[in-house]
Amino acid sequence: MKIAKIIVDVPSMQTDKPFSYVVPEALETLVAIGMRVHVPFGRGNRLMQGFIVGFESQELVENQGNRLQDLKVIAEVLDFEPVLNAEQLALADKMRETVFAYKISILKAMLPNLLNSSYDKVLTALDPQVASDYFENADEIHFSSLDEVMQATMMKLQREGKVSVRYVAQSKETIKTKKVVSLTNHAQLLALTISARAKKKLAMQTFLQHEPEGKVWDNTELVALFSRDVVKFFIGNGVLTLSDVEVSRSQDYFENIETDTQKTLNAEQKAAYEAIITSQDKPFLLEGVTGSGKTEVYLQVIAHVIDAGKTAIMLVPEISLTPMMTSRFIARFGENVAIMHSGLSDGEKYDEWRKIAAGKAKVVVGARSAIFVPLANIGAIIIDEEHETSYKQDSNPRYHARDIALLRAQYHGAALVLGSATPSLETRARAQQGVYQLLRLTQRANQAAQIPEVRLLDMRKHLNDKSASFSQVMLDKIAEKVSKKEQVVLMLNRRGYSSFIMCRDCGFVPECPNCDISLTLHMDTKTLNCHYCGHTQGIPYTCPNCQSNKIRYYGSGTQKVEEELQELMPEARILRMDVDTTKKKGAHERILSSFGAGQADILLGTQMIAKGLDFPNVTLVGVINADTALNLPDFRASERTFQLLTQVAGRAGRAEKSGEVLIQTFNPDHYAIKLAQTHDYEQFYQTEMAFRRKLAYPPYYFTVQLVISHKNEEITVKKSYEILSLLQAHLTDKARVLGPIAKPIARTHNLYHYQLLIKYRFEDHLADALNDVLDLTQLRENKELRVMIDSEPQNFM
DNA sequence: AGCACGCCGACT
DNA sequence: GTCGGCGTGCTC
Repeated sequence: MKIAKIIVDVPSMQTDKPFSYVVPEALETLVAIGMRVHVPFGRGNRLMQGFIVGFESQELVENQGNRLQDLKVIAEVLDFEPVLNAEQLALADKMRETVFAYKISILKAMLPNLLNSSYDKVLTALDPQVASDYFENADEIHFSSLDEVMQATMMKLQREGKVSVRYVAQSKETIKTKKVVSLTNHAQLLALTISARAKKKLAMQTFLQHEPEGKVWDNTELVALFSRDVVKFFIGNGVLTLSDVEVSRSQDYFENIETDTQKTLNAEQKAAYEAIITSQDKPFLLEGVTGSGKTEVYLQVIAHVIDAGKTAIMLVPEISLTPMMTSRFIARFGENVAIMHSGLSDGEKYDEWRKIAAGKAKVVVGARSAIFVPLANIGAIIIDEEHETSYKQDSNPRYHARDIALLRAQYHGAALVLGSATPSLETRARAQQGVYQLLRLTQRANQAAQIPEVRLLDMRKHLNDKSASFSQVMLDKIAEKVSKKEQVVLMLNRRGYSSFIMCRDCGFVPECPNCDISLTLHMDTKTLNCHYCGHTQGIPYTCPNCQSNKIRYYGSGTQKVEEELQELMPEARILRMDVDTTKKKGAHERILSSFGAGQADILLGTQMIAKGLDFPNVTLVGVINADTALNLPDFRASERTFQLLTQVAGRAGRAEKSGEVLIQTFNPDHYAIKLAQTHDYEQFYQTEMAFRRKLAYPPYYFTVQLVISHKNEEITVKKSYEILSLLQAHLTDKARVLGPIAKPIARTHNLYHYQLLIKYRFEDHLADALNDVLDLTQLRENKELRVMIDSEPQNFM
C-alpha cells in the first residue's frame, strides 16, 4: 500500500500539516510528489484539493498513532505531471521560516489561479414533493447557483432528509483548442466521384488536389472558403481528418513587433555586463541614473544566458509592465519570451504558465508573482526598479520577490541583478557592506540627452495665485511648451490626498460608514466612493448634517485638476491617466500611444506616469504636489518621495531637446526634495541612513509589524496590550516594540486596527514569540480577533 | 473552513 | 419529555 502525504486546502493553524492518504492501487506507479489531488476531508468527507508533498511508509504512519484502516483514499489525481517541482516545494519550506503564512497558501501562490480547484455542493431531491417544488425538471442543483434564501431552505431540507448533498471539487483549468483539418488521404480524394451538380464539392475537390498530403488548415478557414457541409463531406469520406489542436491564448503579442538587435554598450555598461556574466554567486546592485541604459545591460545578460543554454527571469513592477516595455524583450528574444502579469485573464496566465512548465520559454518577463515560475536551469534573475514596494505582496503570503529571487538564484547558481536609479536603503546598505556587488552607471546612454534642470517652486509663496493647484510659473511654462508644440507631463501625487466634499456651513465631510475615512469624489460616475472597502453612495445635494445646500468640492484629484487646467487653458489637449481611466484592459496602452503620437499636449496622471515613459517630445515635467507622500506616517516617507521625484524628473529630455522639471512643494527645504532636485542619490543615502540609525529603523534594524483588528475598539486595545506582553516575555531588552497605536486609518471594513511594530537586530526567540501570538488567536474567545503578522512591512497605512 | 457532537432553554 | 440553539474540537 502506498501512502501519500498531502497538504489540504484548508488555511488554518490546525490543518497546516500533511495528512496521510492511501493511493489507489491502480495509480501507485503514476502518482508523484507535486501533483494535485482531490481528497475527502473531515467528517463530511467533503472533497478538497491537496498537494502531494511526499510519501510515507506504513510503519511511519502507524508510529504517528494512525491506524492504517482509518486512512482515507485519494479520490482523484488531477495531474499527469507534477505542477510543483522539487525546487518549488523546497522553496515553500524555506518561505515558511520567514513568511508567516500557511503552507497551502504558499503553494497556491506559486501556481496560476486556474490550477486551484473550486468547490461546490450538488443537491439531489430524495422526496418527490421537494423535487417538484424546488427542482422543477432538474435532477441536480448546484448549491452555489442558489440565492441565500434558497440555500437556507436547502440546508433545512437536507437536515430533514429530503435532499442529499454531494461535495464536488473541480479543477478549473481548460485548454483552449481550435479545430483543424488535415489532408490525410490524397488517394481517396482522387477516387471520389462527385455529382456534376455539386459545384461546391467539385470546387473543393479541385482545390484539394493541388495541395500536398499532410497539409493542415484551420477548420474555420476552409469553412469560409467553401461551406460547413462541404468540408464535412470530405471529412466523412476520410479525405480530411478533423482534430483539436491546442492554441495559446496569448500569441497575439508576438505580432507586429520588429526584431531588434543588440546595441553597443558604453564603457560603464560593458563593465557591468562583464561583471554579471562572470558572476561569482554574489548578487549585484546595478545602480544607474535614469536613462543610463540599464535595460540594454539586462537584455545582453539575458542573451548571454540563453546562449549558454539557460533561462532567465526578468521582474518589473506591475505598472511598468506595459506592452511598450514587454515588446523590447519580444523584439530581442522573440518567441522565447513568456509574459506574466495581472492584466492577463486566468486562462491566459495558465497558458503562459504551461508554456514555461513545458520548457518552451527561455525568458519570463513578469511582475512579482512571476518569481515563482517553473523555469528550469535559471541562469539569471533580474529585478528592475528593485526599490518598488509592489515587490512585497500585501496580502497572505506576504513574501518579498527579492527574497524569493535570492533563494532561487542560490538554488540554480544564477546571477541575481537588482537594478535601480534609486535603490532601497536596505539594498544599498548591503552593497556597502559587500553583501552585494555594486555596479554603477553614471552616464546617460544617449549622449545628446542632458540630465534635466530641476526647479523647485515654493508653493507657500503662491498661495494667492488664482489657481488652487498651479503656481503662475508652472502655468506660464506649460503654456509656453504647448505653444511650441512640445509635450508636457504633469504628475499629481495623489496618495493619501483625494478629492472629497465638505459643507461650507458646518464643515461636515461625508465618511464611509465602515471605515474612518472620508469618501472620495468621482465625478465621472457622480458618486462618493470609499477607496478602502469599495462602499459607494450618491452625492448629497444638501448637507446631511445641517441641511445647508452649500456642499462644495475640495482637494485635487486628477479629475479636478484636469478640469481646472482645461479651464485655464481651453486650447490645450489634455490626457488623463490614473487608476480610473486605465481600469479597462488595454486602456493604459491606448492612452500612452495616443500621447506618443502627439494627439495630446499634456499628459496628466498619478504615479504610474513616473515609470519608464520615454517620449522624445516631452520637454517639461511638472510635479503638482511633491509633498503628499512626505507627510505620511511612515518611516519610508522621505525615501518614497525622493525615489518618486527622481524618477519623474527622469522623464524629461530623453532625446535631443533639453528638458525641464518643475516641482511644486510646500517643503522646498526638505532634504528629500532638495536632493531630488540635484539628482544626488549618494547624499540622500547618507542623510537618510543617519536618520534610520538614530531612530533604529531598517536597514539598521529588522522590523515585524502586527496589526490587531476587532469590531470593538476597547477589545482591540485590550488584546493589543495582551499581545504586547506576550511578545515582551520572549524578546530581549535589545528589541524595541512600538505601540500599540491606532493605525493611521483606524477603522476599515467595520474593524478597528491597532498596530505593534517590533524592531530588532538579533532575537533568537522571535519566532517563538510570534507563534505564541498565533496560538492566542486560536483561542475561542478570540474568534473575532484578527492578527496580521508582516515581516519587513513596506506600508504603514 | 465546515461539520458533528453535546450540553442548555422554549416548546409539544 | 423533545427540538434545536450554537459553543468546542477535529479533520489522515
